[in-house]
Amino acid sequence: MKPTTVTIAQELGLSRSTVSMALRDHPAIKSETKRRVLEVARRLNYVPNDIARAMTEGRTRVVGVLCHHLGVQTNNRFFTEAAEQFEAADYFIKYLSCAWDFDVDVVTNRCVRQNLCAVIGLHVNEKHLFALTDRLGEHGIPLAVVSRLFSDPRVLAIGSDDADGVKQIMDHLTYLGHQRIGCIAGAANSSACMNRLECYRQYMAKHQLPTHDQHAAISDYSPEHVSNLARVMLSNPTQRPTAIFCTNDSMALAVIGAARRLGLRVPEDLSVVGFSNLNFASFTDPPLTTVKQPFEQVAIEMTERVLGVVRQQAGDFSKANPGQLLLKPELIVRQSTAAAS
Amino acid sequence: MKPTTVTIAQELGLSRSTVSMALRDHPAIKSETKRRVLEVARRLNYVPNDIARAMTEGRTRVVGVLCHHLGVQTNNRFFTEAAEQFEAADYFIKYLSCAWDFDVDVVTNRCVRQNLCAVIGLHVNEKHLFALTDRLGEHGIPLAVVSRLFSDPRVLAIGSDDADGVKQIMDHLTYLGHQRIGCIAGAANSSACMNRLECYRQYMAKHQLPTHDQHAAISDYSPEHVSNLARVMLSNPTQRPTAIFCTNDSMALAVIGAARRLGLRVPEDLSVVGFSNLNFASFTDPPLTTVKQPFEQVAIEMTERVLGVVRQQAGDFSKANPGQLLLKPELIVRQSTAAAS
DNA sequence: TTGAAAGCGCTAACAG
DNA sequence: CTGTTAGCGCTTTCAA
Repeated sequence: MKPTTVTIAQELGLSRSTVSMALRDHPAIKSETKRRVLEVARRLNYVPNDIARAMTEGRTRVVGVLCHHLGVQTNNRFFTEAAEQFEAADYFIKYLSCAWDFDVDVVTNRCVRQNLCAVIGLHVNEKHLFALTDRLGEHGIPLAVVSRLFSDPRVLAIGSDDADGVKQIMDHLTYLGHQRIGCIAGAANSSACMNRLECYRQYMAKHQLPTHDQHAAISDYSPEHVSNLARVMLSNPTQRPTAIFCTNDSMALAVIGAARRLGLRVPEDLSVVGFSNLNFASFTDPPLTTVKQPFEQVAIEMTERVLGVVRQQAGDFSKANPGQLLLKPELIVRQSTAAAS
Repeated sequence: MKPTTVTIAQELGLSRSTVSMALRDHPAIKSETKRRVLEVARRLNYVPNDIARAMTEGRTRVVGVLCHHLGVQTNNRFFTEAAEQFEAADYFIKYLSCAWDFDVDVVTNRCVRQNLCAVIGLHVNEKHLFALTDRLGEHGIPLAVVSRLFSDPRVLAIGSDDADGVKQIMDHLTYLGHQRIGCIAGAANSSACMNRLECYRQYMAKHQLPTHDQHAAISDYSPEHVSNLARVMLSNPTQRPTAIFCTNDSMALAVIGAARRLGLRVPEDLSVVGFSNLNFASFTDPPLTTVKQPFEQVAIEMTERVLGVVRQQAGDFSKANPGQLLLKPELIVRQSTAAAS
C-alpha cells in the first residue's frame, strides 16, 4: 500500500495534521518533530499526492498552455523554457492544443474542469482573445498571452518587439549603404508577417528610401512563389533592389536560391536577411543574417509574473499589469549581408 | 458559487449520487431523470471537477510526456499529434522536461505525485530507461517510449525505422547509378545519427560499393566542420563521391554550400540527401531529397495502445506488447539528387 | 430506479 | 507546539 500522511503519523504516534504541516515545513512545528517526520517519510518512500492537495486547496499547481501550433520554433522555444521555469517552482504545464479557430467555450471548459491555476495563450488567434478573457475571468483563472498586440488590463501580454527587429535589420542594411531594399512577406494569414511588412513600409517611408511596387510583395509561402517574386524583383536591372528582407528564414533561403539562378552573388550583388533565426540559419550558404526573437526571455518574464498572480490568488492581472511588454530581439549578422555595391 | 453535483441535486430534489450517475450516463438511471439532470446542469453552467473525480477514482486522465528537447521537429511533431489524439479521448498531456542526464528518482516522483495514468518517454536517454521502467513499475504507472532500440516487455516501444529510411535513400542513389557515396553523420552524441551511419556502412558493404576512409565522416554538427568534411571528400578528384548522404537536413544544406564553393553543381555533379524533412527542406536550392519519419503515425499508434492499457488499468504493457514497433519512413525525392554523371 | 453513507489524501480552522 | 474536527467534490458500495 502506498504510504500516506496517516502511515507516517501512525508510525510516529502523531496526528495527520502535524505530519502534514511538518512535511511542508510549517513554522509552528518543532524542528525535532520535522526531522523525525522527514526521516520516516524518506524511509517509507512517501510521495505526496498533488491531487489530494489540489482538492483541499481548491486549485492546482498546473498552468495550461494553449497553443495552435507547437511546430514552430518561436512557440516551442517559449514552451520549453517556460516548462523549465515552472517546474523549478514546482508547477507543471499542461499542453492544450487548439485549432486556429477554436471554440472559446470548449477551451474554457477544459481549463475549468482541470482547475488550472492560470493559462497562457501562445500566439493564439487574437480574434478570440477577448471572449476567452471574459470566460476565463468568470472562473477566476488568470490569462496571459504571448502576443504582439493584445491589450486588456486583465491579461498579461508579452511579446517580441518585431518592430524593433525590423528596425534593426533596416538600420543594418542602410548602414551598409543599401537604398533599394525589397521585402517579401508571407503568408498573408500570418499577422506577424504582415506586421513586419508594415514596419518595413514605414521605415522606407520615414527614411525616404526609394520604393517600387514590385519591391514589397506578399507570398503564399510556397518556395515556388517566393522564388517567382524574387525573380520579378531582381529581373529589372535598373531598379533592382540591392537587398531583400524576408519576413522569415525559410523564404530567405528561397530568395538566395532565386538570386543565384539569376547569376547574382549573395551577398556581393544582393544582401538577404531573414527573420527568426531558425536552427538552420547558420547552415545556409552564405550563413544567414537574421533576427532572433527573445522567446526565452519572454518565457522567463512571463513565468515570474504568472507565478506572482497565482500565488496571490488574484483572478487576473488587473493589479500590477505592466501593460504590453515588448522584448527586444537581437540582430544576428552573418554573411548574407554586405555593403551595397 | 460554482455549481457542483449537490447544487443540481438540490435543484431537482435528487441525491448527489443519482446526479453523478446521470451525468455519466449510467445505465441504472431512468432516461427521463438523465434528461432533467442534464438540462439543469446546462442551465447552471455546471462544469465537472476533474480533480475531485481523480481523487475518488485514484488516478487522473493525464499522461506525462517526458522529453529532453521539444525543439526538434521529430519530437514536436509527435507531441502535437499525440496531444490531439489524447484530447479527443478526453485525456490530457502534461509536459515533463528533463535533462539529457536526468535523475530517475526525481522524474519518477514527479509522475507519482501527479498521479499520471501513464508516461511517454520521447527520445529520452536510453541509459536511464531500465531504471525508469522499474521505478514507474513499482507505482503501477505504465511507460511507453518513442525510441528505436529500447526493448523490455513491460514497456511499449515505437519508433521510426531509420534503417529502412537509410535503405530507401541508398536504393534511390544506387538506382540513379551512384557508387561512390559519402556519408556525413553527426553529432557523435546523437545515437540516432550514429545508427544511420552504421546503416549506411552496412549497405555499402552488403552491396560491395567502393568505400574510402574519407567518405564516411562524423561531424560535430557545426556548419564549418561539416563544410570542411565535405571539402575534403570532394577535393579528391579521382575518388570523389558522386553523392553524399547526410544524417540530417541542416548538414545537407552545408554540404550543398561547400560543393558549390568547389564549383560543383548539385545535383548534376553531386547528389545530396538529407534526413528528417525539416520544414525548410523544400526551400533549399535545389530542394532537398530527404526522408520523412512517420512521427504522426507513431503518435497515433502509441495513443491507441496507451489508452488501451490505461483503460484496463494495467500497470504496464506486459500483456499484449507487440514488441518493438518500427514504422516506415517516407523517401521524399526532390531536386538535390540526380543520375550519376 | 434512487438514496444514504463512506471515503479518496490532504489542508485548515480551532482547541488544547 | 500538537491534536481534533471538518470538509474539498466526486464515486461507489449497499440498501431501500
